[in-house]
Amino acid sequence: MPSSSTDYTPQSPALKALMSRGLLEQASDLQAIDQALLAGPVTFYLGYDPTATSLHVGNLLTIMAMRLLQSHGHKPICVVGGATAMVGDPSGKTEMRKLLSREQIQTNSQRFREQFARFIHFDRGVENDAVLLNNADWLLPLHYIDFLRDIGRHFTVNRMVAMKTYRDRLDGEIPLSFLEFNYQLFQAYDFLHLNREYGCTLQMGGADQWGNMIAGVELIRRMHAHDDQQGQAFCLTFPLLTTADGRKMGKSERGAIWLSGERLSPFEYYQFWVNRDDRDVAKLLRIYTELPLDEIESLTAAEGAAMRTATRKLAFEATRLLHGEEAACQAQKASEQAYGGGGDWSAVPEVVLDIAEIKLVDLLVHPDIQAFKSKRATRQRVDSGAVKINDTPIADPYHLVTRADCGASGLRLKAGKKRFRIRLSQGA
RNA sequence: GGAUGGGUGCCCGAGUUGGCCAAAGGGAGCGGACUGUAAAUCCGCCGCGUUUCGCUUCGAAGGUUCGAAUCCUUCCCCAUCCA
Repeated sequence: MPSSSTDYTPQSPALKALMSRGLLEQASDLQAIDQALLAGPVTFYLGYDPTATSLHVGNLLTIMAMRLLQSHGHKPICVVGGATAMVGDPSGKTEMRKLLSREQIQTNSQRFREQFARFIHFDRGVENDAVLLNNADWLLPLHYIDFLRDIGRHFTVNRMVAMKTYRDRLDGEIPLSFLEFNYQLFQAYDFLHLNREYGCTLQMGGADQWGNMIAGVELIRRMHAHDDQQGQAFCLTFPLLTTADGRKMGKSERGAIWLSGERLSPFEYYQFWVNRDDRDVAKLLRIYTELPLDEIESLTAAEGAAMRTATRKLAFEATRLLHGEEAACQAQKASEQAYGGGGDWSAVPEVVLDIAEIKLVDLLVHPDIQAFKSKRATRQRVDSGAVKINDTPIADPYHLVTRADCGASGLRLKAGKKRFRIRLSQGA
């Protein structure tokens, strides 16, 4: 039975930290986990879906948790769900099954690894270096009959059906495909495999993973029912983060907040954090920064406009962790000067266009700019005064922009909240 | 395989006695005002196009009609029940 995280006082520094940072939702056996973490280095794992080319802020909470545990001497395994991605996750409703090639998964995994490496170490040559694995390596070679005989026998449908994730589906008469039903076995098998090959005893994941993770815990226990020394396995879940206005954290409609600097510049990343709701800042500081708790408390004790200090700290620290000190400083400086009215555009990347002159609408819709999504929308935005060139509002969508508008540092184009620095270079 | 109910714009969801439908309403998003680069609130936009008009949309393809998201045919997909 899941232990509640509220009424237990942890002994191990790792669990203590995890709990005080607000990273723990529920755990299979909190005391035993605590003991294990106290007794010595624990190898733990988290799974990631490699269907995207970059991780995003939604994944960041789990990465911070890995970082925290690793800093306490424990060993992370990042498992990329190559096999599962090859089948396609059926839980998304209208989601087409994306069949990814091995190469794509390979590339994505590589990218993930680079991003993980910002937060956890892989190659330090020490015991608790993190490891990145692909579950396709052990899931794909499985034979159905063997799998059923060796693994399937340890699962009873009765029990699976009793689990909340499945029961909700059944009670709600929401179709549950056999494939989906099997996911639990695969994930449980992952855990078993890691337990055998790497001595992994702890799985962590989002709250929605609970059923799958507990299945792994039980599988390991059953497989080792007769040897006394083995069979220790645990899982714990992280809270599902929502914003103060009740939405899921990190994924705006407009696009995910990518960790990849290529997909989202440090400046934009900083902007994401600095624009958080006041009510969320304390929680976010605990999770996404490593500031001491008492500092966080005093920072967020402020009210009103003074909250900006805390929010700015959050943005800076979060950006620093991902993109480094220098980039964070730059982003902060650019952000403050830009929005504070100063006008330092130096952090805004310069876009060079091989054009001598261009109409404003066309410029705003240009593939390299894409300030708005269509000319029609652009015209409307221009009408409502959303566009400024070199700090001068332009109301005419067909205003001709020429090289004369480019100063020494280029043309400063402001389109709503977005800003661009543009240089028009004469056509060849 | 059989029966029934469905497939509407980013999402949810009206609309099916054919025109007043580029399609109600809500959410998200975007722009503006107000602010603290926040929240709340208010205003505007929210298919595309230099636009008192034109073009392309309501699962797909055909058809009926002066005119179809709305009617007919075939097909595809989804859900529920039966086998």
